[in-house]
Amino acid sequence: MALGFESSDKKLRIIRSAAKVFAQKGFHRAKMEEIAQEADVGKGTVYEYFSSKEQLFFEMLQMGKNFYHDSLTKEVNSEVSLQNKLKKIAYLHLKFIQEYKDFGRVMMQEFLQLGSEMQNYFWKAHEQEITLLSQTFQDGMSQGILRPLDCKVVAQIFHGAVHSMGGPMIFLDEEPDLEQLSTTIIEVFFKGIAK
Amino acid sequence: MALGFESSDKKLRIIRSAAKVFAQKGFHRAKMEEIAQEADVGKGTVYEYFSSKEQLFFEMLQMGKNFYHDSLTKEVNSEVSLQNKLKKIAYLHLKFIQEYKDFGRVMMQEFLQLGSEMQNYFWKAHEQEITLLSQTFQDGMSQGILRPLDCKVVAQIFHGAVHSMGGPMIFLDEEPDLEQLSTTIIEVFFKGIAK
Amino acid sequence: MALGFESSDKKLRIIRSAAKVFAQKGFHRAKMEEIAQEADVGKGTVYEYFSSKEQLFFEMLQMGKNFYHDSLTKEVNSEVSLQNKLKKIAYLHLKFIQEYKDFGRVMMQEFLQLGSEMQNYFWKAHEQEITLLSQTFQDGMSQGILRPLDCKVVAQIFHGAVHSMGGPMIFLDEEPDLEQLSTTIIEVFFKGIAK
Amino acid sequence: MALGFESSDKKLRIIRSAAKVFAQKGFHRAKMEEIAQEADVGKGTVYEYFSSKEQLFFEMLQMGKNFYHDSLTKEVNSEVSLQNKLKKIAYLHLKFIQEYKDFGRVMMQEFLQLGSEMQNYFWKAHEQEITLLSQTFQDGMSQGILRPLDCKVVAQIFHGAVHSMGGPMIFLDEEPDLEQLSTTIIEVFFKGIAK
DNA sequence: TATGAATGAGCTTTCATTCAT
DNA sequence: CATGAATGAAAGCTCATTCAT
Repeated sequence: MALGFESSDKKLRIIRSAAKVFAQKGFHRAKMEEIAQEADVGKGTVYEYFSSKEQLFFEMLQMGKNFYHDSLTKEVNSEVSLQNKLKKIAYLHLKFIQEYKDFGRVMMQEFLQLGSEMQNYFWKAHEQEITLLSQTFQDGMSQGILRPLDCKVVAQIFHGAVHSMGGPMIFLDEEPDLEQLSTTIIEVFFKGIAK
Repeated sequence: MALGFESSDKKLRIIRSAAKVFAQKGFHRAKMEEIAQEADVGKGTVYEYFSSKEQLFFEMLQMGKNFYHDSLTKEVNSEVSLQNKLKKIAYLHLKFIQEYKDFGRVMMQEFLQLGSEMQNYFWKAHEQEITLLSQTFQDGMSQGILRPLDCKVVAQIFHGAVHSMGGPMIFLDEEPDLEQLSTTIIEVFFKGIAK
Repeated sequence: MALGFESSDKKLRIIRSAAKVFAQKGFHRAKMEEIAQEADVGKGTVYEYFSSKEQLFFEMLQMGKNFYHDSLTKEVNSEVSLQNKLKKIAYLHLKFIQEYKDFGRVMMQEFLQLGSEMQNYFWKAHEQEITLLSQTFQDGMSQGILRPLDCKVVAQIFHGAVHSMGGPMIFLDEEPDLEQLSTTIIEVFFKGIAK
Repeated sequence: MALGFESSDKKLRIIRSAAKVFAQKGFHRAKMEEIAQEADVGKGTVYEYFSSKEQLFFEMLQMGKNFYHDSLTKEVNSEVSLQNKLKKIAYLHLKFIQEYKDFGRVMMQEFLQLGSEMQNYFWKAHEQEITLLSQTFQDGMSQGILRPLDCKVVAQIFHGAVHSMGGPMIFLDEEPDLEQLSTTIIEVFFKGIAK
């Protein structure tokens, strides 16, 4: 697995290894030694690049988040129809989860382990994401495409709806057809379930 | 906090205490000693009732899950309109999260700590829940109230949409008006966001 | 070796063991594990009684110091002639060093390892000792037995003179006749070396 | 601080740096890296000149000792009166301590950290010093200036008396008038304290 | 049944030392 | 000669679990 970014640089090798091991074992069960071995470096070397286990965990999450965030932002700023844009966002989100399952698992369930300062960092990042979505919906309403609704709530519903598909993918190893899945989500989301 | 179930029985006292301590510290940082103290029993006594820390954690989650599940099932089997039923489900879910914040936090983010056997148990429980919802939607479609859609996906979307509201409540201490919030969710869910 | 106080109490066993191991290896080379083994308890048990290695070191020194201090004080308050009193003090000091060589070694050379707070504690104790001696000399001057001199400096000279004999005993395993040695010291100290 | 010997030579720079760092932190807390930095050389360079941390420590102490020893020997071989000679020795000893406080601290309390072979080296050096003093006293006795006493014991008492003044200077930062202090010491030492 | 003193496996982190450049 | 990135042995401390009482 690991995070797309290929590189021979040692720091990156360690982060990739960390992603893998943290994903398999969770924060506390993961041993620095195993991370080091996986990265094919000595235990001490890890500490040359990261001051502590927590710091390594943090930077690993950060890198993944940035990677995801960048592709999201690019999509939001693209010039396609609202519906296509949202569909693409849903697709990318699920694609990311499918591709980086291990990372997703950690991100979803382990960041409570971080000190509250770092937790805060990621909640702010999440808020930003919601805001980004929010504005997209706001645009839709201004243009008269969407009904007038509480943008932020809508954004949160959207995010939750998409994100909730990740659970079975991650934990039950389901591999749904993402193209079709995102189409359905958008369908439901735009037209509702009522006849 | 603790989980509604009042009892003077020692085992329950320990579970309640466990819920409190696990919620505050997470699985790994929680100490058996603190749980014992909080329950006002000796450390050894905990092991009379639970074979290990993990087992205690598991049973604690299980009890919370059952508590939640029962109220959900009751609602699903009630004889109100589909829309009101779903609204009530959303409301109950959010109410549960609001009431048992600490428990919710653990449930959402710590169960990865469990061995995969026990993790499995909860995923099955979650699947059951989704199936329960699924059937509700299926009924709606059979009755011609809802458009024909993939029931399971709809159920998942619904669950995800509702559940996603829990994050800010748990982690940012937001206390939204649940009555209104569930109304909005249902609104969006039935009619869609498109004009 | 160990410190006179016989006891089957576990805390004391650990302190005695600590005295032995710290003496042989010095503070940093001493391993908690070895101390535990020597005391015939588990590693964790040591931490039941002492919060840290440093704390154990501190309490060990403290106990030795008290043991020594008590016998010194008793002598100072006895009703013998000044000369005999000082001779007894010298004798006791050297006797203590001879008997508890290992402890003496640590006390003389390792307490720098302590945090400054604890270092302070022992310097104050040492000052007290000097003050105690000082008063004895003051009495002698008041009674006209001694020449008028700076009491504190005299006390320090006396202490240093006696104490300096400890080096060879501790580090070169010399075992001089303490009776005679203390007689000589007092002799020199009272009458001077000049003809 | 550092030890008087000015030089631009790299080895000396390292020793001077070592003296500083060892003095501040003690043997075990001192890091080779910090010593290297302070000497403005690379970490590996230190190992070009010294085979190990212990060796560096040893050579550093050795240099300090020689520096002290030389000035002492010069004084012992000078042609002044016995009393003045001893006074000068006391004065030089205390002066050295006052000037090189940090070094004194290490010398007094850290050399236990050395392997026993190196410890031995310094005890022999100390014995030499005592012997040197011993001979001075022997001369005094031969000349009929001093009472017939055990020379070695007298030398040890003298050394201890003088040295004991160092404690407060080093650890309590006292800065006594050394001229007066050494006069008092000699006074007491020659005439005794008795009336 | 209830207890808590005792235990020791297991983990993070440090830092002297090496060696390729 | 000089360097500093890389290393891994070593040690303090924690805490789930046991068991004698």
